[in-house]
Amino acid sequence: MPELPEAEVVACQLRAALVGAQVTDCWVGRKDIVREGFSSLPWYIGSVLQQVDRYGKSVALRFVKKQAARYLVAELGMTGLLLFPSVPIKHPQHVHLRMTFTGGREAGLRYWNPRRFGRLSFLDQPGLDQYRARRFGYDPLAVSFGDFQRLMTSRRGRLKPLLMHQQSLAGIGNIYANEILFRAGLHSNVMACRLPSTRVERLYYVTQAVLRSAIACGGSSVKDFFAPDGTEGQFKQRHLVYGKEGQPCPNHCGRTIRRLQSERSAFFCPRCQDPRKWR
DNA sequence: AGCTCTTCCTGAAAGC
DNA sequence: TGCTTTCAGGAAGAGC
Repeated sequence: MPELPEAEVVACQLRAALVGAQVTDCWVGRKDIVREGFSSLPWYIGSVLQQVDRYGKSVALRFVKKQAARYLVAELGMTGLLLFPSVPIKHPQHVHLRMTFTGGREAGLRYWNPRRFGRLSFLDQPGLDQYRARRFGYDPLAVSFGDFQRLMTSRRGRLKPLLMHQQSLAGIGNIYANEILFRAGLHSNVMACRLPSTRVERLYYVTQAVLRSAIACGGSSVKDFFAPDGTEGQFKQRHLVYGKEGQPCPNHCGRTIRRLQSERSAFFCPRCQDPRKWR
């Protein structure tokens, strides 16, 4: 499922293949996949893709036409993919957006999302600013240590929900939260504000290291993640705890990885992430 | 404020 | 084999 690293890989591929290309057609299959701006769809025809950004787990495409700019924001949700036309799609009835381009390396783009946890928004600049302000907190790869530390200490609450709280820190989902917490040696239920600063510091660097490493691997293809060109990410091979229930702890501490079903499938080592150490 | 529960949604996998 | 049930989970909203 797409989280920050997967969204980043998607954004990079779209940028490389389609920036500078002109939209020749834009089709949306069902109105309810659009969160905002459905009526502005015709505007996009004839516009040029100028820029591709990632906000949290979403991908934002900036189009320009004459002096005006508009955006298409695609929330990837659980199962959302942006795919180039050459990639075969197993369940084509779940393609909800088709854009065709001229003048790019690729001739088009499709938004495919079977479970439809995720929407499309067609926004002008103020609309995008509002959308961003409402939905996205700090980017984990751009946040300063000071801001990260303030985030941890100023909020009461448990660590894992905080890491996954998009309005605080945008882009981390269940898979990467589990991987980060294991590598930081922290249990999901510790109170974030009780962590000593040395632990916060370690968490900060581990978070960035895990996300950067995952981006370099092309993301994690756990269920059905494919990059726009159809390639799979390789970071799954470096997962240490996610999906490893019952397997020996990778730290060779002698315990096995456990899974808490009640907690959004928390995977952890009960010794290396002993919650009593930091409670 | 922050946690839990529910809803959305479909395909894959497990169960019978 | 083939049908039915369960599960997966990001985000929003309700209720506590």
